[in-house]
Amino acid sequence: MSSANSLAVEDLGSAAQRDRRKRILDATIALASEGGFDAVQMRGVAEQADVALGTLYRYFPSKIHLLVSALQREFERSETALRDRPVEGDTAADRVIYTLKRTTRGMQSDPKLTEALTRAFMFADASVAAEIHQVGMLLTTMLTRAMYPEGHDTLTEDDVQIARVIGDVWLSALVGWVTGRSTAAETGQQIEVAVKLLLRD
Amino acid sequence: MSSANSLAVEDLGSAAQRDRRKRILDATIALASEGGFDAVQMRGVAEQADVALGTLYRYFPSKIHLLVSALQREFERSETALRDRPVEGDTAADRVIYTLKRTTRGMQSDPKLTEALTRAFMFADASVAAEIHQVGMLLTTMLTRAMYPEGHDTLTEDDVQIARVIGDVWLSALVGWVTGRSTAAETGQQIEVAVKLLLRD
DNA sequence: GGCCCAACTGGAACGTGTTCCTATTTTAGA
DNA sequence: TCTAAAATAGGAACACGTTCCAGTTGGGCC
Repeated sequence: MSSANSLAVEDLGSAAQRDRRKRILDATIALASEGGFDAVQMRGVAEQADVALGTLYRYFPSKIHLLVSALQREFERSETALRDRPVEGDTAADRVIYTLKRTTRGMQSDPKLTEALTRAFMFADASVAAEIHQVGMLLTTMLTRAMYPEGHDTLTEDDVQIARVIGDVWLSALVGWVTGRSTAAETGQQIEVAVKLLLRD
Repeated sequence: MSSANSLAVEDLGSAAQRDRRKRILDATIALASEGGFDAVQMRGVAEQADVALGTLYRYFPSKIHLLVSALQREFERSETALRDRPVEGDTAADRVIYTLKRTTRGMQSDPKLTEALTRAFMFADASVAAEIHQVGMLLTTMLTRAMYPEGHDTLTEDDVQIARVIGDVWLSALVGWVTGRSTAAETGQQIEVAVKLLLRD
């Protein structure tokens, strides 16, 4: 730990370190947004973030870690942004569809960035398990909250499993869109079909 | 077309070309089976298949194409092997679960190979759309046949959509297993949950 | 058989992710 | 304030996917 009296789970280090980390992730997002996965080149990220290549690797041990961490930060942002906004819809299915379509639309508005982040996420191997798990938890949280907007404190195992299945379908649909196998409309359609099937009660 | 009287959709070329292609895919499978995605190195594949590097690239324009083509061949094999075997189960859900678990078990018995093929599949971009689409069709076919074993000739759009959703969940579960995020047991569990939810009638 | 063109070989070369090393700067603690 | 340790800068070096090229081979056609 950097400070002896910190109890935080995540130790983000000194202000300078937090700043470097932020600059690196900002550069990553900027480059990804411009040219997608291939345009995120480690030398370029280092240069744009004004750090040395070795420093970049000290903060993020691989390009995949870097991109998945960027995804995590973006996802956290949009998740908290969504948190205190009322979710439209009378049924759980409607609310989940609303939430997912909203999120999907957000991602589709920056296709290159989405391509970069999604491909990194899907390509990640076991060494990125921790970051991947974080993102998965965020997604599940987002979905269960859409299912039970008023703080349902007795989430059953079934609820979580359904949320996870929906998350899986959403990811697959997103991959299909990113790789050009399906259009934005089809992506929305797929999600709607799956959610309606899974949340019909 | 290489022969004037061939009506086959796929033109596989001369016997020598078919042989080279087979040797290349065999080498790919062998290397992947030993060491996974990273162990499939283009120079190594070329050497083991006894072709020049340039020839390898003439047959498969990238490592991803190569691995997805290998996946396609393996999948075709196991799909035809499954075709004339009776599928156990009284309900559609049971039969689909049986089919998927059987396939999953087969893949889990060769983890390195599965890791290589799955990661290539998920990393593929638009240029591999054709091969990816083939695999997707095979999967859907396999699933709809499990749903309707006795040649249901009126497959509705709904049936196909359900099959696709199940396929998506299966892929996500497989990715989770490959990346060490979930155990084999959890993978089976996830599939079972999803199928039961989607095929309860 | 001889010719021709496409395919193949062998290998050099290039780009980018990753590793490594040394000198310099910053930070934490006495 | 001074010192030791940690972090950073700057850049060379290496690995592997990919491209490219000059020379050779093989298969179809006259």
